[in-house]
Amino acid sequence: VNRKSHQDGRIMRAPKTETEVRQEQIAGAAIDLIAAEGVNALSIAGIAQRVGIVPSAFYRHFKSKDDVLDAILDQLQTMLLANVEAVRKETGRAPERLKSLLQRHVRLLSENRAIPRIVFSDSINGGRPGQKAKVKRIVAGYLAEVRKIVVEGQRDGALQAELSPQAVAVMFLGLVLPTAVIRDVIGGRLDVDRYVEAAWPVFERGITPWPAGLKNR
Amino acid sequence: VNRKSHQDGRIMRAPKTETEVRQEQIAGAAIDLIAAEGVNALSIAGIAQRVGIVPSAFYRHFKSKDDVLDAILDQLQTMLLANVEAVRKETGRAPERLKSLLQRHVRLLSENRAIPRIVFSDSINGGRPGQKAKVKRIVAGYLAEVRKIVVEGQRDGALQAELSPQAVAVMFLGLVLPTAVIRDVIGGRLDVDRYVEAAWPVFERGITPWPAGLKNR
DNA sequence: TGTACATCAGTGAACGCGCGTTCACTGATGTAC
DNA sequence: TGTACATCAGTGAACGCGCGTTCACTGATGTAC
Repeated sequence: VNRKSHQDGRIMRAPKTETEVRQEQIAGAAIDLIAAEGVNALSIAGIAQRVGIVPSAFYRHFKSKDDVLDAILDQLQTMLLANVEAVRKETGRAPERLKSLLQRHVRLLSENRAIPRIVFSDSINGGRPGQKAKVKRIVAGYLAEVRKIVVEGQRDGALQAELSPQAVAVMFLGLVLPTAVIRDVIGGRLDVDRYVEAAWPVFERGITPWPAGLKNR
Repeated sequence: VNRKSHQDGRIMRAPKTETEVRQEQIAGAAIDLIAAEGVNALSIAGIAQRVGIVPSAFYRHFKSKDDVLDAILDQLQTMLLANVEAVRKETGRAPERLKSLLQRHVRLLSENRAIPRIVFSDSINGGRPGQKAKVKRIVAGYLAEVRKIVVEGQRDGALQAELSPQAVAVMFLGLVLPTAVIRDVIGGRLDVDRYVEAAWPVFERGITPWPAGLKNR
């Protein structure tokens, strides 16, 4: 949606558009930019170009660059929590729920590469203190939800009772993180779905109860 | 080692120091800065202040800011490979080796917070193309070493033969990543040693052979 | 139906700031004689 | 032992660039009358 010029070469003025629409376009463009090149590469000029307006027009719709980031963070949180909600509504015991959450989460991160980029971004850590806190809260909240599923599973015997729920929750995140981080490193060599199918059974075997007599190996 | 002033308040000139020494001081200061505030916060002014010289003096010892980053990357690679080497020299079968590597790796990342900050940095991804490639090579090399241990373990029956070595290696990294990433998120609440003690058995149970008859759960 | 006016998004020029880098100069240290 | 000179790290001023942000102005759209 770049700025176009007429056949005669004159530059077209961007069509006047409602602020509400522009805000969504801007947030979308920002997310695309972050996904493609990281939070560092996010610039007002880059956003404006993608939306098809002039940089200064940006300020008709957002108060500042940080305001867009805030809006994006809200979107991320919504997406992450939607996954948790969906899984919670599914019937099934803890292991099935965790596997379902893993699949959704991995897919979410692989389709929205802006999410890991933002979570790992040191730009955000160095930015507004409130922003860093917001990211923290999002991840901590997600972690708490996973922990909750683990505790439920331990109560009804579907998961091993001796394990620390926190440790299991952190390990669960550890199943997801590499798909987002290592992807760049090893190029296209990591098929996410295949990875989940290979990794999940290993994790499941580790967290479900094991037969008596094997406890001390 | 900030710049000092005499009692009478006059500013002292930094003592003339061999370039070789200064280069180490500068690299050290840069690593400290990255560990504390991330790659984004790395500035010539910040380095100079920590070393106790004036920003422009930096250029007596390095050609550019990128050159320091290159030097740091070399140091990181050395540290990571040292761990792999050490583990390789230890006797023991694959599971013991992996646990040892996990402990070393977790400790390394928790003591050198600059490492994860650099690996996850989008600043580096947006910088020199060669730098991104260098990071990729480091991580890919590490991954290859882990894979090698896994394959050996599968050959002598200490690890389950059906598992994809690549998937196991990626999962292994997944055990380590959260300790580096989630630490900020949950504050001091994650005791790394305790996490390893809790997470390792789960992982081990998943990758070692399991009794016949349990294969299909 | 037509005219005057208010609203508000779009525009280009300009500002200010941070920051990497350059440069001419200083002054300490070591070496040649 | 003393003097002249080369070397090289330290210094402050200045430059240039990118980039977020501001501002006065433009012009399209909708509304009141």
